[in-house]
Amino acid sequence: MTTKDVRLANEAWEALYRSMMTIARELKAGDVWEDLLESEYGVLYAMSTAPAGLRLVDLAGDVLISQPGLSRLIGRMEERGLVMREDDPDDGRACRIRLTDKGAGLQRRVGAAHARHVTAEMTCRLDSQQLQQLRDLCRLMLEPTPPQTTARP
Amino acid sequence: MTTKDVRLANEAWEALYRSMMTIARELKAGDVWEDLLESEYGVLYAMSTAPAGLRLVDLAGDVLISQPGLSRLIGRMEERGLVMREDDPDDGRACRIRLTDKGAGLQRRVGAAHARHVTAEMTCRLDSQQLQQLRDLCRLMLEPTPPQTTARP
DNA sequence: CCGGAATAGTTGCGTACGCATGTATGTTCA
DNA sequence: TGAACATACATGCGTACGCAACTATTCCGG
Repeated sequence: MTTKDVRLANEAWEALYRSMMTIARELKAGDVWEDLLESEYGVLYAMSTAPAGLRLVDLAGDVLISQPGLSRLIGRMEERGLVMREDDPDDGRACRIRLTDKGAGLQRRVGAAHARHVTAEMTCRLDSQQLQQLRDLCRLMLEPTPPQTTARP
Repeated sequence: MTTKDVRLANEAWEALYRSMMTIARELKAGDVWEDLLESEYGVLYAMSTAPAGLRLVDLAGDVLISQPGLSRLIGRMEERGLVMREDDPDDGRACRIRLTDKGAGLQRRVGAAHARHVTAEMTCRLDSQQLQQLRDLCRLMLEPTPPQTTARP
């Protein structure tokens, strides 16, 4: 591993970090969220793709907070009538989360506005070809990496 | 703006978001931080590049928390002996933040370990050419965009 | 100069979060 | 079968955060 490689890897990471944070900040500032936290929208979005309902553990993979945090998050969303908890018929420990009509409607509204906002922020910075390159590179990074972990005890 | 463009922009954003979050989570889990919060390391890093000291407002651009949050963050770091506040000689309202020796040492230690970790996480996912492409694309996104803001009141 | 607007930073208060732990259910294997 | 372990979720508690309001200094037009 040469010094140059280390430098490049760190430059790439810093650029990735800053660009993502910059866009995220812009998006967050947008007037689109209707009293929804970022993680709350994450839940709505994840569930809009899973009409059968999801368990907390399944959601925990998508939403970037801890499991206890997610539990409370769902609790708040339940109080607001956005989701429902129901006992999992197959597993007495689990509960399935499902969108209410209100939650689904909110997801569609916010999701549509958000998508427009994303489009504006991305296309004003990169053209189609660059967007495609960026998407492909980032997807490459998301592929499961072989367990090349650094020396576990 | 075609449907295809909207789709591409949103796919690129989601990939950018997820890849950055995935790496960030890995890095955070690394045993490198010596009781330092992410934002605290951000402060140390920003200040390591500014030996003359920085004002809170200057830091606020780099660190991704609110200005009041930053004020308290600096307070905690001051209590731990990592930074010092001193009155700005040129502006009675401002204070300059400076690294203590302890803070500078910590920054070097954590920074070096973090850089190794970053290198490992990035190079196991992308090769040199891809890293370079990613860096360049992300830097492009960080360039100041012409004030193509969406209808300010 | 002087008064009002702008800027730099601090503080009160409410909230969402993470960690550690608790409770209940499921799984495994002697 | 039943005891030990694993899994799914909830809760107690401490903490860092954002927003709004505050104080202190500087800037600026008359």
